[in-house]
Amino acid sequence: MRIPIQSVTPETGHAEVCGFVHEVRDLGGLAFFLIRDRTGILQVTIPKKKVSEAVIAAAKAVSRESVVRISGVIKAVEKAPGGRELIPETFEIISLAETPLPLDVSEKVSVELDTRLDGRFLDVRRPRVAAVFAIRSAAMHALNDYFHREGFISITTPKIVAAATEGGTELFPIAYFDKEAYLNQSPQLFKQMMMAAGLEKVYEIGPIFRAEEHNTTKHLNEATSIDIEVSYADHTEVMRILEDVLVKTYEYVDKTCSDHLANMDITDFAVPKGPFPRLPYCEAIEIAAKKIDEPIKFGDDIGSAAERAIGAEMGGHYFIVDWPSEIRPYYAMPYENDPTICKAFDLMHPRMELSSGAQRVHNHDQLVQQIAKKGLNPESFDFYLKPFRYGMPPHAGWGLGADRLIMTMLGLSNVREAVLFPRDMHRLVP
RNA sequence: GCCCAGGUAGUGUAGUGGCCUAUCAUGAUUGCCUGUCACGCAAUCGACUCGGAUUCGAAUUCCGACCUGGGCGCCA
Repeated sequence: MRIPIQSVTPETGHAEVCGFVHEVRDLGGLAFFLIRDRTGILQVTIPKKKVSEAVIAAAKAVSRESVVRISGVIKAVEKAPGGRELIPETFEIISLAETPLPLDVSEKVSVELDTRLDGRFLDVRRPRVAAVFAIRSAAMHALNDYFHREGFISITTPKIVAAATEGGTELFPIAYFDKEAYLNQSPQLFKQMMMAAGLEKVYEIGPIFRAEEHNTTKHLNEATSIDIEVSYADHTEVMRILEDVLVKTYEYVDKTCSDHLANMDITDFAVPKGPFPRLPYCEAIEIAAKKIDEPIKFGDDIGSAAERAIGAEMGGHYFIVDWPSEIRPYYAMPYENDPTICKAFDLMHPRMELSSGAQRVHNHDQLVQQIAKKGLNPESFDFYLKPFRYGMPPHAGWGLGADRLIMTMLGLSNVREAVLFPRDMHRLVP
């Protein structure tokens, strides 16, 4: 019976382990093989005079990163890594790895991201890379767990949609039998319809697709979005939920992922402290105007340089609130006393935007007006507007970028590092 | 889409007109070595993205294509 390498201790006695050949050091009469599985690394020591011919033959034939099954006696040896080593009785090569390898798993020489992504399966064999995805998994678990505890209903909305109803971003057209269809840019309209369905609190973690021809370290053409929508809530209530779930996700990673963080050499993992500052848009552009050369006025988008300047000033996570209505989508609720600004917000990390959300317009006629004001045709929104005519609770929600969450949490320099198989302008394979 | 920087052994690099039969590390192959842990030692192998131009001579200069990295724009 195979046992995980982590559970091999000096007291184990007899053990069978399976894994990849991490490194080979042949000293002549004595050879050391490091065997690696997901849980750790075990030294297999072969004193050539004391093991069978079959073991020696296999040890000679095997190459680095081959898959092997080895069984034998565990000896407590102080000078061995982990204080124990395995003396093999059997040494089976299950799957021989070709040589040379497309990239160095043992990290003796550095590898460029492009090469890593081309050989992603080998890249992920490196403990520091596997750690990213173990932590991502833990973070996703914490998010799901939070939403279930708080009474959210998990939903799945279509990724194939009929029309580019939301405006803004470019969509990927696809062939759908004899019809024109698109990959969905966001679950926005569907999660709002679920408020009319009476589900009250919903969330979805799923893919979104954007056909923007951007080429940056923080954009992807296929991303994972964490979306919620809550009935009878306003923007302040969903902001509270957002900072709460973010802090709890960090706490869970901090509590359960110490080994993975150590594998990534992260020694200063810090759980952010809520509540996060609420910075009105007007004040945000004032900070930016003082620090950067480009002029910035009410109604302008906050560009990358401004974003970084404000982030440096704020130091940690913060919200930008009270955005100009003209630069937010039609479904954002304007303030009653000043409709030039609206109940929309962005959650910012000092490095970039993580999330945006708002209280939504729930009145049908107001929504039709706002759609028209944005230069869009309300008639093409019929499937979306219909639920607003039969009783729509007031509601609010947000969408949070999962990939950027992991990127900023772990200090990754490129969002592609947080995604197993990233899709960008140039990469469609693997 | 625009701007900038690049493309040299499997991997990461040095080399800016002749000193290049192209550097170093890692790797691969073979041999030696009984406590390695970036093992050591010896030998061997392996590369100038593609096409055109300039030149007596091009990895190096120029033009085009393709590819990569970064920045910007765009991105409810």
